[in-house]
Amino acid sequence: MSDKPVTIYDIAQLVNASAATVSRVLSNSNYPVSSEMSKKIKEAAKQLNYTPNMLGRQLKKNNSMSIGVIIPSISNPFYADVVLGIEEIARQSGYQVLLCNAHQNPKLEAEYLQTLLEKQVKGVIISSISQRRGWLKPYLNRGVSIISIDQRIESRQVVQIGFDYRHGAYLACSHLIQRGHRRIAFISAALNRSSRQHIHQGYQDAMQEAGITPLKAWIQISEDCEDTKYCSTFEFNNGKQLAHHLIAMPIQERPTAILSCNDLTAAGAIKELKEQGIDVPGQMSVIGFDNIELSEMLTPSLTTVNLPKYELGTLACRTLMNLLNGDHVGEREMMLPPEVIERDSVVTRLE
Amino acid sequence: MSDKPVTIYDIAQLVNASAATVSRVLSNSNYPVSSEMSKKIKEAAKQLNYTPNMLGRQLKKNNSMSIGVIIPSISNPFYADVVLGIEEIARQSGYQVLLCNAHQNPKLEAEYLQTLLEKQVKGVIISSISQRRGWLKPYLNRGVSIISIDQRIESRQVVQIGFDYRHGAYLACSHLIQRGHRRIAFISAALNRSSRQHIHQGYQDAMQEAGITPLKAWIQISEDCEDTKYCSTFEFNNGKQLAHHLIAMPIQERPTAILSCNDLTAAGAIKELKEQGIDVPGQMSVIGFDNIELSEMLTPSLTTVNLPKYELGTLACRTLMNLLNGDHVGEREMMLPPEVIERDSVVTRLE
DNA sequence: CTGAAAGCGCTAACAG
DNA sequence: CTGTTAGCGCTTTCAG
Repeated sequence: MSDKPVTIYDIAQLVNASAATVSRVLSNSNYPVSSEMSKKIKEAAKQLNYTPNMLGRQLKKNNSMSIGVIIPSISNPFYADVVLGIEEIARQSGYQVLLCNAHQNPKLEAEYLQTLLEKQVKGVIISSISQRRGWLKPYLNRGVSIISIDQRIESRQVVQIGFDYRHGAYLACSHLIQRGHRRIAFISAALNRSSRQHIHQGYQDAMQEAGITPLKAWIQISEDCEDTKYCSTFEFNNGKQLAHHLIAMPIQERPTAILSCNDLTAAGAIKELKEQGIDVPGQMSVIGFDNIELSEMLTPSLTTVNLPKYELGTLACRTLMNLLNGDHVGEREMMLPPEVIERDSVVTRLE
Repeated sequence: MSDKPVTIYDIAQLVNASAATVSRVLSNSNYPVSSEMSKKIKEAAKQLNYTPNMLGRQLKKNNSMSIGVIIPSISNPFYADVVLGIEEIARQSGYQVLLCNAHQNPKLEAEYLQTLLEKQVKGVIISSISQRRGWLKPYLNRGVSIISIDQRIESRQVVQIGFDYRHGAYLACSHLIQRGHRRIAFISAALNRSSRQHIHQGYQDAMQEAGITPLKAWIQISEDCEDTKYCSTFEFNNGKQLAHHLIAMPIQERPTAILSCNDLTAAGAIKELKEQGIDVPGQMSVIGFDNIELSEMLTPSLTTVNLPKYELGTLACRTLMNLLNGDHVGEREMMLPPEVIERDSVVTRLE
């Protein structure tokens, strides 16, 4: 059934030309070939059902036309959007994306990076969770272009593209303050990622600016548990638990609003509050972070901070393409602006 | 900085051996090489920071060690889970996954398939939306192994792995009937996919078995609109709209329960019902389909039909690996069993 | 046990 | 405009 795959030599033979000429025609080289010959070759290719073997071309040209993407997990809707953006640009530029889910595991990250290099990718977009300084050094020295997205990496050599988490949290918290809230809680998973640290900072900044000193108990940050794999459910349950702590507080000290480090955690908090008979937003306002699609499906729909995730993907990929083309890349650090999206989970407090 | 990449020849030179010997050592061939030589070579490789060029190996061995995956969109959480399963098995088997988002576009599907073949994948896992019979024929004839997941394809030559949607819907509908519901609505996007057709069938079967003839108005199926790209929001809004039609019915005819073709649509329906002051599940029970993570985050949390998505991914990939190894693959059609997950959106009707 | 040589499919000088 | 030739990095006969 399936004979030997047809190569340019088969075509060359059929039309009495050399492989070189066939190659010139079929690889859209701008080398001059008579239009007559060209036509014959194209027809023969079609007739033989020729499919070029890119491995051959790529080996010769030393250019794999693929880029690598390493993210914590594609089942995180946040990254799904980013990847969509990356893939769109990559496809337009003729590149293939090699996607790797590193499951928050630094070892897997390194392993994947190695594999990608062996596959001859010239560029990698990575959202690394690894805190180990300089672990990318040896790879950079081999001439790979690396773009770090979302999570900041300690390195001056890689282009960094992310969101201004601090400012986003600042906006969110200010949003609450403007609406009359003063007892504002902050809930988050462990601050073991730069994004969460910055969100925390933005919260502190906004509070300080308003002259509010948050009570210790308003700041609920859960324990670091390295071993758990990421999943939405984890974040959600985390939110439930942290909200539970909050409502255990005496009513005079209890916050009237919650700023959450992400929408999933906010969703958990809302669920817990409702289960405990606390009206959202009537008795407690909640603001999220990320603006994943879930947020408008909740009841009440979630006021949150939008991060342009798809745009992060396109920008990262476009920047990488520029790097690969040797074009000059302007900034080594780019920040995409967050923005508060008003929905129904925040209410103005009259007092 | 980045000199010419180091090859086996560089290593051979360094240790006074031939490239052949180096290759035998570094590619873990079981060809006999003196342990002394072997050690020297390994050390030299490490010292030179050697990274094998897989393009060379793969061209020679005619084996790209990668598989293709074509899905509608990674931003559909359903597929995110499936892909996670595929990738896990692929990685374990040393394969790389080339992921392609076809955006419900048959043209893109074909284009991607072509690209994958050029990249020399020997196998493809595809969830094709294309209704065109036999479009895969020409590819199959070239000896590619194709596994169709989730959506059925009209072809006897491809292995099909999916869910028993009909049975799932039958279970869901029966679940409602057992709880005293008789006026049961079915809401769905256009039945332009085999999955939705089967769900519809399962609904009909369960109703018939219970001796209930559904009113026309209970069956709300939205218009086909080919051009809209898939996104969660679309399904959600669809649910809102269809639920809206339902509550416009005179109260005596109005259903007491809704079976939705997926969780997203169910979420939209619930939202609309609540906005219209109809209590869920008090006045209207809702059952979903898919069991995406969203379903337990809603209020009330959604009773739904679980589909083992991750397992679909692992099974599909394992089966593909077997095909590629030439091992015998048992069934040409496999169905994974759905199962009702009871949560809080369905209530027993006393009457 | 080791090496020389051929060649996977394709492209790019170079020569005609 | 076309063909010849060499070679990308690697594996694999086939001889030693």
